[in-house]
Amino acid sequence: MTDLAPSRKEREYKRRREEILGAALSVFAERGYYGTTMAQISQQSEYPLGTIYKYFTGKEQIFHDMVMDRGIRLGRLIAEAASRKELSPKERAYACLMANAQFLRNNQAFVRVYISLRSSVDMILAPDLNADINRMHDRMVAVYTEIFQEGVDKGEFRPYPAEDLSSLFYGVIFSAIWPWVSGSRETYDIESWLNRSFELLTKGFCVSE
Amino acid sequence: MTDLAPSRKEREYKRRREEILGAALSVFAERGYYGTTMAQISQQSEYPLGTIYKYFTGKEQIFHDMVMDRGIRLGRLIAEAASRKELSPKERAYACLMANAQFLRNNQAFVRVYISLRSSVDMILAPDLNADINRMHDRMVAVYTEIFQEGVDKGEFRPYPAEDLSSLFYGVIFSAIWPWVSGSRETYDIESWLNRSFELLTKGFCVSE
Amino acid sequence: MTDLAPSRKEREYKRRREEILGAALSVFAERGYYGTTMAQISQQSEYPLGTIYKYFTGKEQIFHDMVMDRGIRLGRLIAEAASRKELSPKERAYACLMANAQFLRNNQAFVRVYISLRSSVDMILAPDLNADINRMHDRMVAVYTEIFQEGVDKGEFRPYPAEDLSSLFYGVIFSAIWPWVSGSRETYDIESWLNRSFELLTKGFCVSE
Amino acid sequence: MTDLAPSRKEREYKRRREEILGAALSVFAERGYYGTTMAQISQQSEYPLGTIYKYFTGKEQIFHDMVMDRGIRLGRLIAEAASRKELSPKERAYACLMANAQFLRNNQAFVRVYISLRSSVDMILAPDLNADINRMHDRMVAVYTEIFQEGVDKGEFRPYPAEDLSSLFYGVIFSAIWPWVSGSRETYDIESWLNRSFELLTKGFCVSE
DNA sequence: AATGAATGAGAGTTCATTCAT
DNA sequence: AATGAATGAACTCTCATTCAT
Repeated sequence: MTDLAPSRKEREYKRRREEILGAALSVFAERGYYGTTMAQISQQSEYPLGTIYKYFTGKEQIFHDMVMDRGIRLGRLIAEAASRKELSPKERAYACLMANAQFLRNNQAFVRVYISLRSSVDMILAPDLNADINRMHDRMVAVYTEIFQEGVDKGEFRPYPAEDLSSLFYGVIFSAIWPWVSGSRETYDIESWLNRSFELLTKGFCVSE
Repeated sequence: MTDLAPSRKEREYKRRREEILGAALSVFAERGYYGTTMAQISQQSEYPLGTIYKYFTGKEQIFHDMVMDRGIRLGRLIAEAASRKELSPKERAYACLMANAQFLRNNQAFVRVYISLRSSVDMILAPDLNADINRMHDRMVAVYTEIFQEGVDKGEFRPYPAEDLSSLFYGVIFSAIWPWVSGSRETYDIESWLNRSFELLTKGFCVSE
Repeated sequence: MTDLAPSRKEREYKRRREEILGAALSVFAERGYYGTTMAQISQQSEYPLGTIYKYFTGKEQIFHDMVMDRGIRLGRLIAEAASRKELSPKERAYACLMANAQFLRNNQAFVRVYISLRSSVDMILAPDLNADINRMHDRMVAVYTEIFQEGVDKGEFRPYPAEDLSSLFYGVIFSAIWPWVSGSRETYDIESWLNRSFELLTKGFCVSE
Repeated sequence: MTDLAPSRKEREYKRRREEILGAALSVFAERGYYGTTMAQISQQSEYPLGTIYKYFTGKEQIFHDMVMDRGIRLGRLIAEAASRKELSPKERAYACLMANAQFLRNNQAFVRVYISLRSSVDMILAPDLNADINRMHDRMVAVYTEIFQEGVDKGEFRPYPAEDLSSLFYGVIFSAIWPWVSGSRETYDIESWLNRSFELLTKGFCVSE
């Protein structure tokens, strides 16, 4: 019982931290990094400004932590799908795609912000924070590369460099996200879209071959 | 003689405008939209701050005009490639890709900025300026869609919605640009990358199928 | 027994109070008044923030009390030296100087802070707290004035206003402290310096006269 | 005539810069460095905040520049007095003291701020700015040291290290400034005070010796 | 007409003090 | 009684835009 006492506080701390991150995400998604002010995060989260600075060292940190938090969740989902050794490489690639789809559907706001960050030319974050996120990103891509490498080795995929295959694959996922990011189509069925894209990607555009 | 005088002035005006846009692009590409100050554009272009405001209503307008200017050039190249009616749909899609590749190689800075803008969640621009750019973008995608529609109709491409095919195609282009945007690989042969990607996309990833 | 209980508490209270003051001094000496935060004092003293506010009304009070505490100790040493009636005025002035030297050597940190305070133009403290410290300072100078007055009366010192003599004397002490305050010479033998200064001050710079 | 045109602008710039420095000095003298806000300097100088940042990079720079500006003037006065080679060392030391006195009387506010800075324990300024001021200070002390060295060499002063003599001398000047710094005596005749102090310092406190 | 110095609203961040636990 | 998380006013500094010259 007593050993749970510190845990209560800890849980409280974590809960508040996540509440702030959630509020921050919603503001970032709506206004972008530069369009978001600390005052807005404070207002959205209903935590006073000073309190927010108790949980994070600044705006950069909030952004970084929010991205890492969501990114790690996504990474877990993908890693999980990729580790189902009973499946063939192709099936695993598909499973990853579906894991992605599920996450994307449930974290639309985050995806918008993440893509915005990844493709931004602005040096939004301090180098070390940026490096953190890049590492996470690379780890995610590496999962795909591994799958494709195995597929190539087994003769299931065409003999291209695995990095190229995974890059292309990643591009497809990206193009699926695009409608959200650009705001052109607020709601559309990402799962069926990725489904079709996957089929196309495996069989190819052209009929004859 | 007299009727040429205004033309000279006009040309002079246009030249200066483009000089400013070129300077702005180089600063935007290096610093991002928010990292760029009007003073920097003034310095880079060697035009006084006040003068710049004679040519553009503000920072937003400069960004908008610069993007439109480059975008229209790219659109022309693609439209040109797409209009070579002597080629098959597949060949035309390939020609468009190569037109893209050429432009991308020669306008690396713009591409970085463009992608940054396109995928940015930030409300960088006023709605009407943004709509302008979106229209241009849609026109570009429409060219691809048209090609794919024809390919599907002719039975050359698999019977998927043409929009899906062009979206996917666009995703591939995107994945080719990525290394520049993310700064991971400063120099690499984009043409051969797109070449291989095209082959993959037409034949598909998988061997047997 | 019972009458000692409150005394124990009292002693405990005093001990803690002094522990906080000591910690505060070390932080003030390193960081200056404005550079010091209450959190740092809390950390250095290992007393919780809330507890510190039980002992002092605020940052100002801590500073004031710390200065007074050390100042009173110095005042006692000087008064003691000054009260050795068996000595001549000159010898007593010398004794005071040496008492000063000893204290200065053992309370370098305090001296830095004190000088900083005394010569600061900043309205660090509320008027009443400042007045307190000024009174203490004046009392210290008064001891010197008394000695010099007696020396003048006895014909041992030149017939100048005693206040002038003690001011000058004080200036010399100050110039001895300077190297510490300004940080130019971390370690040097203050006693021998004051020794020579005293000799110079009594005999004068010039040879012939 | 035309070559004076840029000079007009330059003079205007300089005039404004000095106006700001003057306003800053008066606020610093009253409130101290930390007690002074940029808004107050803006208000006192009647220049808008943004304008002040056109002339100075920040609060630190203003302080540094103001101190350097006044300090250099003082340095010039002292150097001038010290360079009167027709005078004996003692006479030159006296001349320096009087130069000091004159400056001090006319720049009471600066002196308060300067002493406050010199004896402050706070790291008010960035290291390089601080070093600048320290160098200036050292140059000033060096002038005295030179005089005393010559006096010792000529047998006019007692054979003590010249640095000690100038330190002591400096202490005397300090003790003269004290009443202003501590605010104890707003108005008093600093010249006659330094006069008497000088006499005392040359002859010594004691009668017989 | 051409300029660039002047402007000031608004940004991120700190920290002495309080008070619910 | 003892604590330290919570608070928000106040700070320094930036920069798109204007307008007197």
